[in-house]
Amino acid sequence: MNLLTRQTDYAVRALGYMMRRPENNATAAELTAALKIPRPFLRKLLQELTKHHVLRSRKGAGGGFELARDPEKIRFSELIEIFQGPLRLNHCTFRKKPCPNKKVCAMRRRIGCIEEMVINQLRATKLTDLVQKGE
Amino acid sequence: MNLLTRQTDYAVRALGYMMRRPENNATAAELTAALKIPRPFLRKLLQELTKHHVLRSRKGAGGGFELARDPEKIRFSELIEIFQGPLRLNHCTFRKKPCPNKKVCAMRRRIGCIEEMVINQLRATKLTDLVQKGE
DNA sequence: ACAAATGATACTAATTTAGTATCATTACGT
DNA sequence: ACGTAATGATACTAAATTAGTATCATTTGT
Ligand code: FES
Ligand code: FES
Repeated sequence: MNLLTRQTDYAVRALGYMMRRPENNATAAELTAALKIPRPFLRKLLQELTKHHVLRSRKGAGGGFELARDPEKIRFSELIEIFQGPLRLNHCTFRKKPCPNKKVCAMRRRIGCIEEMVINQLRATKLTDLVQKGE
Repeated sequence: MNLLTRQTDYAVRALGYMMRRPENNATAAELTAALKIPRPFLRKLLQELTKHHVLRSRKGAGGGFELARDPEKIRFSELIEIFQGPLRLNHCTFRKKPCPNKKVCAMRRRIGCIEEMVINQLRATKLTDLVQKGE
């Protein structure tokens, strides 16, 4: 049971690296070298972040990626959603689609409550909370 | 992202069913019919619960499974651990095994804190909290 | 002996996650 | 204009995890 997939974890590292640079930017090549993440995988993930407007990119020579916003405004929850879909701990596995029982299901209520706590925490956590400032 | 796997979910249903019976017991055949879970899968999972002393079993004609303890004493956390391994949301994916960085890693600290909340909730939740009494 | 139950174990299938490969497009510098 | 350095898009393969099946052995009540 793991809260993060590798992609999300890598994304945090990459964003953290950029956050510590004066211009909040980097190229895929730089990040590959610095973080030792397989390059094509990293690139895919950076593109995904760009699509979701967490990064901005510039093509061509001298191009690269930069944070699209203040790191204080990048939520952990947002990153997880990008790579892992909506924040739900709570799917009902029974009888496929919408479970008729869902409203009265005691288990769902319990998990729903835990879910809510987790989501609140994740929303409250910003990129700046995930990375050491120093070094 | 899902807190439970199907096995855990099924296990809760099966245990819940037994909990509502006067003798806290049932056979695999009964449970299959009542819960519509694939039988061999269910059987495997019941055996697992027996191994971990959540259930007791009796072989042979007239045999079956029964709760090994008071449902108040069966924790949600325990069930999850049986089917999904130790409760950790927190593996470090970097550089394989024990991460030298782990102690200072801001992200791990954050997740660790969330993890702790979740685990506390799961430990506090008993089988009786997961199942409707009535019906 | 037979039937009804679980125990043990090994296998297959489906799904999700991780990672690779390729080619198209854009922009800078000469 | 051209070459090079970058990202965009897309399709594919591989590995890991989860779900599910199949089979045979063992025990127990009648
Ligand atoms: S049985 Fe579907 S939500 Fe609990
Ligand atoms: S880098 Fe290993 S724990 Fe954060």
